[in-house]
Amino acid sequence: MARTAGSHSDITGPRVRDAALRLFAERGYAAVSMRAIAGEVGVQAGALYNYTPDKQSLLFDLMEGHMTELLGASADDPGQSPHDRLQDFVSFHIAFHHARPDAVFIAYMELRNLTPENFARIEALRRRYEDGLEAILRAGVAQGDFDVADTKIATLAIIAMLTGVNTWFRDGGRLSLDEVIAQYWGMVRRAVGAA
Amino acid sequence: MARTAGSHSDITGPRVRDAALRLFAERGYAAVSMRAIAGEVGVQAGALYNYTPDKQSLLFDLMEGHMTELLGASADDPGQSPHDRLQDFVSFHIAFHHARPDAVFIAYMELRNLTPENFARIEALRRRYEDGLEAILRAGVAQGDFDVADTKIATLAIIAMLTGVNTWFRDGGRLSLDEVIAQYWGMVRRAVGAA
DNA sequence: GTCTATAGAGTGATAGAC
DNA sequence: GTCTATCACTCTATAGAC
Repeated sequence: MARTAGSHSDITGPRVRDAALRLFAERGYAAVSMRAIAGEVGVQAGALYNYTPDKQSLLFDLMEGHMTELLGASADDPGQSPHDRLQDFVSFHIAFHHARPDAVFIAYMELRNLTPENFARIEALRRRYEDGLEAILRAGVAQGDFDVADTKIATLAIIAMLTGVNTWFRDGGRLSLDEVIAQYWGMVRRAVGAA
Repeated sequence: MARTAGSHSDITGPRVRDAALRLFAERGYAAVSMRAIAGEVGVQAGALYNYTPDKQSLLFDLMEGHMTELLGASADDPGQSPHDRLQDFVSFHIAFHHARPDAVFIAYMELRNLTPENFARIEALRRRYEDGLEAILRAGVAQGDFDVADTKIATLAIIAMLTGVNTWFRDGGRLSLDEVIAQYWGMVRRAVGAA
């Protein structure tokens, strides 16, 4: 990783974000210094400020990027049956979160380190994602496919259950990710009273 | 809270723990200084070291106390039916966690700020709690009361789902805690295929 | 048991040379 | 665009007076 002084902005920028993502996930935002991020990238601390106005913006940009990607990748098709839409959601949620454990961890753990303004913006994105699942549950109840007493509670319960996979699942373990997805889908399907 | 110099050890000790619990939950371990804890208690920072050898021990003692209390309070009766034992577990878990949100939050969020030795001890306690639920599920499967493909996965899924209540439930909201417990029990009951 | 004072290290962010 | 140097604090933990 030897580097001479000079122009590297096009590669240094992403490397700063990657290093911050990894270190924030590993040690927590408050415990990571700008010097530590710089060391990971291979520059001095002062150089980071060419890529972010401050540490807070670095955190916010990572979280906003993750949430935007999450919303963009979740493709719900209201033309399908609620049953199929819910199955797709379960499969998507587990697979998407499994593919980016650091970003997921930060999005859940570092909310309190956002300024109030930044917190409100991330919360709004998270809420939009929840609303997507609740719409599926409501459609299923309306069509008589699901038996759910309170769609809001069921939404939160299902998301908490699915996100929990990230805390224990590791590739190469007893079960493949597809097997895990199948098992969670089985539990979700029955929890909502789907046929 | 006026106080003169002198002997207050019997009340200051618990106050240090209470202040640390509250502040760690609110801002995170790494973001809370010993001065902040001392300020909350009404003493100078140096005085805290009469009650804890260092900041790390303060965190560990809070987490170990919480986990020990959790294990002591969960009273499973293997003489009951698996159905009743599971219902009791759901009810107990939600109510116990609701009663001490700060300790629960710390127990989940600050694991990475423990030294490796302390982490291993807390993990062992958490594992014992999980094993309690898994024993119930296995008994239910053995007796033909439950239909669960993998009791370990179901254990983790149920605990994640139930613990999630703490992230959104607030007293005085749309639903009472008893109503929430009833709804979660309905979802858990169906997820494990109980009659 | 609590105080003040301090050691020794680390913090985020900026200025100006190259 | 990156460097070095630095400002102005803050941090944990300890020593010794009272």
